[in-house]
This record gives sequence, structure tokens and C-alpha cells, in this order.
Amino acid sequence: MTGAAISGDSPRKAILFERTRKSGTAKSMATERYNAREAEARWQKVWDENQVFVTRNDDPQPKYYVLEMFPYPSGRIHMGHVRNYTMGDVVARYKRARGFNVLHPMGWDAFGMPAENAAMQNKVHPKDWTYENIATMRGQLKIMGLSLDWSREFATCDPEYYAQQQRLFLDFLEAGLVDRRKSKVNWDPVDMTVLANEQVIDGRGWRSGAVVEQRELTQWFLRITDYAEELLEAIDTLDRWPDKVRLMQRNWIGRSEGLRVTFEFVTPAPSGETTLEIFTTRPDTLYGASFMGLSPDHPISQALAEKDPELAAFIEECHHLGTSEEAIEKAEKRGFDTGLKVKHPLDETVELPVYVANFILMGYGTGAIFACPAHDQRDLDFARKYGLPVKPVVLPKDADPATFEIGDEAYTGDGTIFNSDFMDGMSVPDAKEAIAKRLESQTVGNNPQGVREINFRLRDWGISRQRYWGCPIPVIHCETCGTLPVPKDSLPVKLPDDINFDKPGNPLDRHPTWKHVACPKCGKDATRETDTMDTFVDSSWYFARFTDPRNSEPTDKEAADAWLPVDQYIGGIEHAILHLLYSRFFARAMKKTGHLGVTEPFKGLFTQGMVTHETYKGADGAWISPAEVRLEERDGKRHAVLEIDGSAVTIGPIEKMSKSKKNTVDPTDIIETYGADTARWFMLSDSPPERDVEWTEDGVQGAWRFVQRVWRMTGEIAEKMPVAITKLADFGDTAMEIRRATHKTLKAVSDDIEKLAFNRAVARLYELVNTLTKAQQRQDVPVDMAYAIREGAEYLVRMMAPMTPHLAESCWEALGGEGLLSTSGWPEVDESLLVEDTITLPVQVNGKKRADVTVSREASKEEIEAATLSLDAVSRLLDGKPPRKVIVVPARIVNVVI
RNA sequence: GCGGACGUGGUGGAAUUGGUAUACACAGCAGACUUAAAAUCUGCCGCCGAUAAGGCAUACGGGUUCAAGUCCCGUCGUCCGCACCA
Repeated sequence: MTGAAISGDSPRKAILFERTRKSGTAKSMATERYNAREAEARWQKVWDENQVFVTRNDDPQPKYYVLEMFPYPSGRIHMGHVRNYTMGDVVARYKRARGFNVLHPMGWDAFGMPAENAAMQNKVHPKDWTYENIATMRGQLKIMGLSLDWSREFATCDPEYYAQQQRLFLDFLEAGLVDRRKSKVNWDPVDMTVLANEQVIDGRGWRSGAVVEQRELTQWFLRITDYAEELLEAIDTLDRWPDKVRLMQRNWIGRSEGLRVTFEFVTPAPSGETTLEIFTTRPDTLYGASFMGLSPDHPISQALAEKDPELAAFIEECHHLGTSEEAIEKAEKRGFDTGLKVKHPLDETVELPVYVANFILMGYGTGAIFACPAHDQRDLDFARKYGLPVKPVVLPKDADPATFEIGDEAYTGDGTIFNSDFMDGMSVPDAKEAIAKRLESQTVGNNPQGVREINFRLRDWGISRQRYWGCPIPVIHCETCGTLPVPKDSLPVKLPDDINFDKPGNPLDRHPTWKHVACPKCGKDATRETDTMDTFVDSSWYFARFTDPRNSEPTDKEAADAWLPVDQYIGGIEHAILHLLYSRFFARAMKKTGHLGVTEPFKGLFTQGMVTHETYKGADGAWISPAEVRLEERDGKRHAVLEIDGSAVTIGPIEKMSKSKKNTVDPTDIIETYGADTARWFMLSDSPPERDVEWTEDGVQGAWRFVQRVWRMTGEIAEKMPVAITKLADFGDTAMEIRRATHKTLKAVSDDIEKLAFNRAVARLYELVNTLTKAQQRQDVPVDMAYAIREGAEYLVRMMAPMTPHLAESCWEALGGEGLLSTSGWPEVDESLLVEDTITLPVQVNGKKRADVTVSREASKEEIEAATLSLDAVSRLLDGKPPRKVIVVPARIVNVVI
């Protein structure tokens, strides 16, 4: 490494240059600085040459599959990747040391829009852009020293991968898991493309600025709703998933039990209907019904709008409302009185007006409701606005039926039914049952008026994307024979390379030849499906592909069943719902089609927090990156100035690292400056892994100092206690204490890693280093202590190996350890060292700690009590009187109550 | 609006799940070494109090318990998710 390369732009690098240069002049190994750059490259080469991390499927040891969510090849890795992959690597290395055959693969989630955006902006082919990014990022991951089996690497845009995905699609099609139907999309008329919700900003396309239209397109769907019940129930079995994620999935699937009720129109609707079907989860409140609500997209609303321009205008307005729940809940509830009326199913004399209302979704239930304002907030808001009656029918406990009234808040709690004829006095669940029975026995026409129904909010998964850079849907459209699957022996349907993005629209659709193909059935001219698949499809089965990535079938079922489920999956919380739910669905679909034997893909799930950083703004309000800022401390306050001219910089809030706020730190810079182990160590320190971690320069330097400290201490121990000393029969108290500290640390660190509590493991390792440093600094070290210190150092290094693998190998080498640490086992705890002859218990008097009492390990409660009462501090407070009570919690605490 | 999570020193956090609150680290202060700085090492570091004794402290107010950061009720605040879920 030359000076020019490291003395570059930042002062931090200049400091390192100093450090590096000094290390060359140091004399003994004990004072020489650890040269991370040299050591890390060296160990990575050794691991690579010895194929240490290549996993064999026929290895007889018990399996352990650890997987981190694979990255999108955006161009460069970011700190979030560093955190994610460090955690996974710790688990992988730890489990390997514990004797497991570990599968720890890496690949690329390589299809998707950014490649097409780059193609449009920079005239670069999506394929070239993607594979170049992959090459860059692979190099970046490699310098992190991850114990990955690179021989299993693939990208989802490899034809070998998406060919198998097309096979899966065809198998799903045969198995009845695929549908083709019309669905609404956001259409950008200028870019001639479908927009994702996030690409629609204020009703306009993000790129073109054109007003977005709602368009109906025929799209492909995977029938995930077939599995709604099962996906919901099986959440209970995922006991190694965070509760938060399980709850989010439950809410997303959204099962609700209710009643479908048929209401009769007083006079038929203009479109001819004589009845209106609604779905309700609160049939118990039917006597509180005040009006009916129709979705603007309901067929009756649409039919009425054709003859009523005012209603048409209202519906049009509803379509401009945002579609997010949050936006609409906060929006004003509005409606349009159709003039139609329906009869109350339980009292023919009551007629209810029918409104088209902006808060009713066509996609849920029947797209129509009955409204009970007293017990639903939205209905209440609506009723108050349009002056509709509010009649309470559920009486809260202890409320007086004569005076109970609804104000501005609907009552949605439990209670007793009243004002409800035959249901009066019933509980809410009993009333639901009673009314279901009643309406089931009543008929409208020849059908029961009420039918019990279970509804899900989960919708089928639309996978059609009108884009180039995705997996082609292997289907052919023939005018004569209809829609046909591509014969399996002619797979894959490969993406053509000769495309351009000069014109708007899907390049596949306007390609001169690609879509033209002979019908596989009749042989006449036909066309290929030009839609490609949602990229969530790609990531819904990659974990299975890793188990045998070069197989000519989607999976080798035996290999997949042996490896799956993934024992520990680690990734961001942002995938809590879609990716994880789709993958769970895919596992079931693959099981049905014979590609897998397991139903749940991920046994253990861990969602890590984000990496955050302070934000900085210059005088002109523009964001400034941390690399351009120098931090100073004046008058006890932190100040920031611009590096180049010293001008003042405002320190802003700590936020998730993002390009838009420029508060990112490049992992490659950090690794070049401090080494991968320092970056890894810092990522594991301090913050619990599920929480956000703030990246700070001080923190990194602290980690760097620790790396140096461990190196220095190990070197000194290696020098002073060079040879392995034969184990002694007897140890003095001091040596015993060191040994106890070592073995206690080992036990604790093992437990912590098992629980992914890396920050706690780090704290324990700090403690052990503190203990060992103090011990080895003594002038003359007796032989029993020398043994204890060496043992401590060796154990320390081996415990650190999963976290800082290069440093650990270097220290192991310095200590004269045999072989590679990366292939060594985990050290053994000497349990006998964990039990001590005497224990010291805290003594409380009336719940406040006043003293300690030291007793023998076998002491009985009575003995402990006696020892406690004879303590000066206790007897003084007792003042000769007997205690009211003495509570002895074995191995915990003594509490004397006076 | 609905649903969820969280609240501990100047800062990140720990607390064996009801049993010594503040481990460990960062920052800060003082000292040693040095011509000096960096690095390194030693000590201090929740608040009040005098350096003591002692008291008070886990957002706030109650409660349960021999014992509460941990459990229960209420209040306040922060963060996250959301597809109008009838």
C-alpha cells in the first residue's frame, strides 16, 4: 500500500498512515501494531485456498442453515449489509465450530427496476449494469472476510435460475395455483408503463409527471388466498420468529368471521337488482342500523352513475383520494345519497337509505355495508355529517340504558345488547350467534337471508409486471387455441439482449421478433406473453435453490428437504410481511407440486435494526456527507465544520443512512482505514442487534483500539509465556480466579451468541480482556498463573473468532496454536470451575441492600439466616429485637424484614 | 384513525426475566510516561450532600409484593406498521 493511496482526502486516513508507518519501526512483536490490511488479505487467501467454507451436501454432521437476505445489486454495499452479514457470519462461524455442517450461501436479487432506470438514464444495458454491480459488490463482501460458500452463488437474473422459476410457474399453473384475470393498475400514459404505488406522487407519475390513470389490465395472479387459513394458523408454529412479525402477518392476512346478509330494496334499483348483499362482522348491532353504504366501485354505484352526472363526479372524486389506510382514515367521510332504500331484515317497517360512501372498499366483503354509527367510528362520523340517526344497541357495563348516549366517540367495547328486541340482555357473542341463526332461517327469494362467512383481507398476489428486466412469464397466446403454457422442453424463455429504452413502454412488447412464436398446439403464428414476473417471485424460493444451485430441476428434493428449513434467517424488518409471506406461500406451492417436502421455509427469523448516522447541513441548507465534516468540541459542546474551508455546519438529527440525506459512510472506506474486523466488531458492540445502531467515528475508533489491545496483549502473553505449560494439579487463588473468569466468560458468550445477543457477548469479552491484561502485567508471574493466563488468552481468541476472524487467526498464530481457527472446534467449559465453594449473597433490610453475607455453597437456609443476623450492619438495625421475617432466596438474596 | 413497540447516567446500553439498578463501552475530568503531541497506562465519573454519614433516583402518578427497571391500572412522550378490514 502506497502513501499516496492512503494519505488521500480525509484526516482519518492521514492518521492511519502515521500509525502504519510507525509499526514498521517498532522492535518487538509485542509492541508492533496489528496491520489489519496485511493480515486480513493473508487469511482470506488461506481460507480460500483451503476451501474452508465450501459446504458439502453429503457431510454427515448435523446441518445448520444460516441465511441473510440476499442483496439487490445496487452498485455498492452499504452499512446495513455490513451489519446484516456480520451477524449471519458470527452465527455461521460459531455453529461451524460447534460441529455443524453449516450452509451459508450468498446470491443476488438481481432483477428489478433500478437496472431499467439506469438503462434509461445512462444508456447502459440492464444486464451489463447488473453484472458489473455484482462484481463490485462481490469484491466488497469478500474483503469483509465472510465465511460464505461462494461456490453456490447465483443471481436471479441468470438464465439458469429463472429457467427453473419458469418451470415452477408452469407446475403451479398445472396445479391450479395460477389465475389470469383483470385488475386495476396505475398507468402512466406518457411513460406507457404501470406504476407502483410509491411511484405515484400526488396523483402523477414520478418520472413523467403525467396524471396517472386507473387502467384495467389482464394480469397473472398466484392464488395465495387459497392458503390464507393455513398461512394464518401456521404462524403459531413459528415460535422462533419475532412476535412483532407474527402479529404483522396475522393482521395482514386479516381473518374475520361474519355474516353475509341480503337486504331487499323497497323498490328495485335502476339497474334491476332487487336485493343488496352486505358483509358484516357485527350482525349483533343490526338493530342499530342507520343507513347502507356502497363502495364507489360497486356495480350499483356504477350503474347509477351512468344516469347521474353528479354521482359520477362524486365517484370520480373518490378515485382521486389516496389509497392508503392512513390517508383515508384521516380524510373526511363523505357520501352521496342514491335515493334508494332497503328494508330492515328484522323489521319491515324500517327503511334504510342507501349512500355511496368514500370509505367503503370494493375489494373487501361485498363492497357494501350496513352502518351502525353508535358502534363504529367511521359510520358515526358519516352519520353526524349527514344527520342520520345514531341508536346505541350495546350497553357498556354499569351504564344506565335510560341515559346512555353516544357523543363523538362510537362505543366499540364489550357490553350487553339492548334496544334490540329478541336479543336484549344477550352478550355480544351470544347476540351474534342468535342473529346468525335467525337470518339463516329467514329467506329472501329462495335463499337464506343470512349466511355465515369468513373473510380475509389478504388478496391474491398479482405477479404481472409490464417490464423488461424480470423473469418472462412462460406463456403463449394463440388466437385459435387461447392461452397456452410454453412446453417445458423449450424452456427457458430467455430475455432478448438486443433491446433499447429509447422509446416509452415495455421493450419486450415492441421488440421486432422476440414475441412472435409458433403456437405449440396448432403451429400457427402466436405471441409470447410480454409480462415479466414481480421480483418478489425471485426471492420466494432462492433459499431452496441454494441447497443444490446447479440442479437441472428447480430443486433436488432430497437435498432441499435435508437443508430446509433455514435455521436462522436474518434480514430487515421491512420484509416482515410481503417477502416472508410470499416465501411461506411458495414453500407450500412447491410442496404441492413436488419440489419440496417442508411447509415452513424459515424456522428462526431475526430482524435486525437499521444503521443510522447524524445528519449535517451547510449554510445553504444542502445536506453534507460525514466525510466532508470535521467535528470539534468547544465549551463542552459539539460543533461541526466543513473540512475544506472550516465554515459552520449544522448538526441535524440521527437518521437512517440514506443517499438522499447524504449521511452514509462507505464500508469500503472504513475497511481500508481500520480493517474488516474493526467494522465487524463495532457492528456487534453496544447496540442490541434488533435495534438501530448509530454509526459514529468515536465508536469505530474504540473498536479499532480494542483490536489493537487484544493484539498487543496476546503478543505479550505469547512472549512471556511462550510454550504450552502442562496442566497443573493445583492452582492458587489468583490463578483460580482467572480460570473462573475465562470459563464463565465462555459459558456466557456461548449463550449470548445462541441468542444473537452479540452486544452482551462483546461486553463479556471486554471484561475478560480487562482481567487478563491486569494479570499479565504483573512483574513476576508464577507458573500456575501463567497457565491460567495462557488458557485465558487462547480461549479469548477462540471466542472472538466468529466476530473478528482475521484478528483471531493472527493471535492464534502468535500464540503458537495449531491449524486454522476457522476449522477448529469451540472450546470446552470446565463446569467444575463455575461452582464456587463459597457464595456471597446480598443482604437487604426491608428491601434495601445493607450488606453482603458470605456462606458456604452447601449452607442451609437456617445457616444463611443465622449468618445474616450476626452481621454487624444487620444487628445494628435490629437493635436487639427479633426480625419480623427473614426471606432467603437460595443463591440469590437474603431479605430481613424488621 | 387503527394496530404495535418503547421510555434506565452526558451517550449507546446491561440487569441471570420479580431478587445487589447503572455491568461493558463511548464521551468527559485528573494523573503517569513524553521536549511536546499521539498512542499507552492509572484513577474518578447518576443526583443531592462536605471528601462524610445518609438520602433520592429506571418518563410521570397510583397499586400488588418481604422485594418492582421488570407485574397491574392511569397519564405523558417517542418511534414503527397500515390494503377504509365493516
